[in-house]
Amino acid sequence: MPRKVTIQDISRVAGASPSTVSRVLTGNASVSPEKRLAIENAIKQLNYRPSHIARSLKTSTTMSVGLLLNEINNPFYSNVARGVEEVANQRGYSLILCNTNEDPERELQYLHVLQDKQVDGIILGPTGHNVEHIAQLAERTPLVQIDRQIESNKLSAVLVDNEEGGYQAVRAFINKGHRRIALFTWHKPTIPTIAHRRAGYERALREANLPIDPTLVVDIPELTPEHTAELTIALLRQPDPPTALFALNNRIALGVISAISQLGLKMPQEVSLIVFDDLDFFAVVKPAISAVAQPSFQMGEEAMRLLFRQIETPDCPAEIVILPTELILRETV
Amino acid sequence: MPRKVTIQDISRVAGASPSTVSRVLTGNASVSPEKRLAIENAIKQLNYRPSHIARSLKTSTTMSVGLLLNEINNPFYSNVARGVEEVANQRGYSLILCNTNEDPERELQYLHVLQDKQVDGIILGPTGHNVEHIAQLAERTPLVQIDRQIESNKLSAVLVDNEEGGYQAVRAFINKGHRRIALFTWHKPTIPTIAHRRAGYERALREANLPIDPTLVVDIPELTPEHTAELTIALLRQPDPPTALFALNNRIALGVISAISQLGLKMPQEVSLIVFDDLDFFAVVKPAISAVAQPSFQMGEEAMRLLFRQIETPDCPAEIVILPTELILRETV
DNA sequence: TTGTAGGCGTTATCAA
DNA sequence: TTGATAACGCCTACAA
Repeated sequence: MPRKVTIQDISRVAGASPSTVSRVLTGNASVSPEKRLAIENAIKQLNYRPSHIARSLKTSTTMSVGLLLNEINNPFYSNVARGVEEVANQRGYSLILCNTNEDPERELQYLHVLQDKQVDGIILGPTGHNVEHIAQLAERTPLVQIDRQIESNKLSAVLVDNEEGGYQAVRAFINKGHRRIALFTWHKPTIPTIAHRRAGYERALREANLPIDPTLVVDIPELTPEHTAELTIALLRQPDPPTALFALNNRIALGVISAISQLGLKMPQEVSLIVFDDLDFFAVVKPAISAVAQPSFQMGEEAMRLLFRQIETPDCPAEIVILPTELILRETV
Repeated sequence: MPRKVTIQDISRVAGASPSTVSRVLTGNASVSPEKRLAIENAIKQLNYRPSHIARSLKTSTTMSVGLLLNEINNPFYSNVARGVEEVANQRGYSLILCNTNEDPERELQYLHVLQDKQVDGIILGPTGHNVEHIAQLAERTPLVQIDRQIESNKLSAVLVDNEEGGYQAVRAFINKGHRRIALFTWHKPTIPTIAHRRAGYERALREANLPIDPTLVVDIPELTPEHTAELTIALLRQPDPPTALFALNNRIALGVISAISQLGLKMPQEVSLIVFDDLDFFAVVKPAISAVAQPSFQMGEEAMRLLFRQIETPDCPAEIVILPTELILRETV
């Protein structure tokens, strides 16, 4: 097994000092054409690649950023990840992927790892916990929140207008004449997105002078399709069932759709449905499912751009970007 | 901005030499209880965290592995990623996420980055190119292929029995009396999975003494839903259309399902459908879509376990793990 | 423009 | 059990 080739080897072969080799590597200082050529040849010849680690130790910059997400296997987040990756890659940065599963302890653990590995920045879809730790961390390393913003802090964030998205969806229902509109929400008080979507729901009802009926909001503790479907079926079998259903995220939608299928209900004739967060399949299935689309890919891109701004300019003020949602009315409403 | 606290600071505060501090950090050597206590206190007091970079430079091990995938935003790959992450995290490893978009150049570029960052191992969903480079790389760093195996090499891999999966699906069609079974495949000669699935299709037909009709195989150049739907519609409008459709991956399925919806065809009365690769939504939608399920999460777990074995034992022989698929017959066949 | 020397924060070797 | 000392591979004053 050949020993790793280092800058010393290049120096020897090219007949130049290590510093000169380093100079052509980094490219900031000036080097005579002959030396440069000799060095470049030696590099090619020995198939030399600079050690990123040694470089990092010296410069204390790693060209990598942490990407901390709740569930990478949720299409929403995996599209965010794609967006982040796209712009990170363009600038030669790499991503350290961390998945929390909504587990605060795991989030904290990963936050430590990222700190230990001295990432140049962090993109964080927060669980909603570890608030103080995150605030402190952000003082030392650039950090931008994505999807959810911890209420108490004023760190940079890329969000979506959840309240307005929720409002528009319910507004669409009301315009179609619906009066009993059910809300399927996730019982997680630490997650602001859900709360904002729900606030939009309530605003639309209030504006239309409709009562906010607590029996129409289903607060789901655990997001399995089975569990959600069960609760949905129970609601739909009540004496005066809702005519419109609003599922607050794509995981909830799974259960709600399952319930509708099981009951054999026709959409939109017997129930209407809008899902917060659009999925590819919603557009091709019959009937095509209406959704509040979030620009997930762009959120990722924007978050990474924001992070770069923070990395590049030391005391960059925090920025909060709020992207619009798009209500896509298809065949279920 | 406080300077980073190092092992020197701990050494000073605890009244021990840096080497002793290092000893309690790594935990292999023996240290007297008093010193250990003093050091541990100092560590807590100064909130010290060892520099992973410095450690890596010294030990030339980074506790991170590269995860090189074709499209992280495809549910199949994002579930693989979750599986990989799960077992990597258990052992304190972190993941460098690389997305190729099926682009060989990008794959090569990322391979270089991973090498430069001296990852301890690589999990690779290969594009099918860069064959020699990968073979060479694998001599120096542990590497396991996932989902697809480059034909010419004998490196470790975690795969699925694509041929058998394809066979079973078509077999199910035949058992239901179908005679004209269309295949929707992706025109990418470098991808073995697709080829094997197709081989399974052909085996089932041959076995049932059915002709392999080239007009029934649709070779899709570009996997947009629109394009695929167009080709599907064209096929279904022919004089003697197929009665069963087999989509060879979830992206193709999108277009095929779109076509069926557009044509208003009833499943399974008017056409049957099986998709290779199962998605959450297939189970809840009406009619529920039949699929050949791949154990994507487990593939990720297994790949990471395999990689660990390679990392730990120097001359570990290559292992090839082939996981079974599961044919899930729902309502579309 | 070039080279020498020192250090980034650890760990490992060697004596004591 | 402990402490000097020397790397790991690179970058960067500083001096020439």
